[in-house]
Amino acid sequence: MDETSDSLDTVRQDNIARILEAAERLFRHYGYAKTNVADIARDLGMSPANIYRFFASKTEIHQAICGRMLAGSYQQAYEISRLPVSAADRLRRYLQAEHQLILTAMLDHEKVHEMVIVAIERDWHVIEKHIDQMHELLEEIIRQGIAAGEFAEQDPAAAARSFGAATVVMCHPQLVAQCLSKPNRATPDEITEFAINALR
Amino acid sequence: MDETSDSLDTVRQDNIARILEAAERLFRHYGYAKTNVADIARDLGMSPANIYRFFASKTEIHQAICGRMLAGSYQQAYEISRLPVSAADRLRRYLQAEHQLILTAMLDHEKVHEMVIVAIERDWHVIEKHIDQMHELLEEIIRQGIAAGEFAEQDPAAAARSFGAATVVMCHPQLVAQCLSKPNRATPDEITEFAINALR
DNA sequence: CGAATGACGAAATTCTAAATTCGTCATTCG
DNA sequence: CGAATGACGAATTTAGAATTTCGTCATTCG
Repeated sequence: MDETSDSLDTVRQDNIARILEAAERLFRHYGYAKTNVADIARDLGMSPANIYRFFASKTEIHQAICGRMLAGSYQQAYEISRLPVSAADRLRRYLQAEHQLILTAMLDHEKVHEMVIVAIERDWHVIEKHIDQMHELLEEIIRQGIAAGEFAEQDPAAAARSFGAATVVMCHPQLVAQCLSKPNRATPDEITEFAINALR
Repeated sequence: MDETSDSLDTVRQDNIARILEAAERLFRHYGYAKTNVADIARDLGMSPANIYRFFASKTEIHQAICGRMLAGSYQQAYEISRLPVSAADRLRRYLQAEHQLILTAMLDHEKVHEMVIVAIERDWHVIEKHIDQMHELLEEIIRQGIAAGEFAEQDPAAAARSFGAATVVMCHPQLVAQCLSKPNRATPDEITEFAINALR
């Protein structure tokens, strides 16, 4: 019985993964709005109705894909946060990586950008959860930086929130898009050093 | 002849002012999109065609009104920048006033918010010019702060740009709207102190 | 008996024709 | 002669019909 319910779960997870894979590929190619569940089902050789055994709505698929993307971003950030370098350097790399991720996602595949924008406007929960996770990561780096004497004594949680707010121009897709070709703005490097300086 | 051309200019300026006054009142009441130039003309007892002797397009009226609003914001900021208090205090008041302005504009008259959002998406030039002016103001305050020994030795222009970028969450209408009811974000006060700290 | 489906109503989207609105220009008015 | 206007074409917006898409459910299939 254990084996049975396990394999059922496995099969279920597998179907979910296959659906997400196909959906993400189609969304990337045709855009979110122009891909319908019939397209996804056809791509997988199943009926549209069957999709709804695994996802309650098309929006839920969208949210799941956004969740995966954000998880990738978090994964990257997590690894950087564990690097054996100074706290300041980890913050530098964190911002650089995050910013780079957004830039390539926007320039390489324009459709992805569209998905994230929609997500920010609609799927608040996934985004909020991601921001919370990122704050946790920042908090830990800052705490270690304080312990190492790199940063001034301060509340790490509040500092992490402020650091996130101060660098939002580098991490918020809409803002990054708006500021891309503006000459009179601070460069990513300037902002990075400015925010790190605020912690000292 | 001087008198003639002067009075012509005066009359012209007067007409422009009257048009802007009427347009702003109607935009505030009915919203930008739902107000047409015929409405503005009727409100002033003139023909729609006459409006076009003073403005090349409806968009130009919109831009002019935005320009006036931003000029008001600049005026306020300019006065704060001249206050006989420490540079840090002037920056605090500057941010507080700017943020408050956006909050009241958004909550009191929702239509104004709509206009600014449209302006940010379309009328890039007015907005860019305003940002440049604000940067100049910040630069001067920071320069004085450096001279007074309040802030560390640094390039005031770069510092002003960074300060602006770091506090964008408090000054950018779209962001302010998005972050309004989010509990897990840095408070205006936290962000303010964080940004000022970065200058020391 | 559970996995899968075709058929179907509700909701959203697209399309198109009618109606506004923008902006121009020849003409009138003072 | 310049200020102002009514009339008009081009461009945009709106309303509502037609179509597509979403999501459900009774039924079939293995």
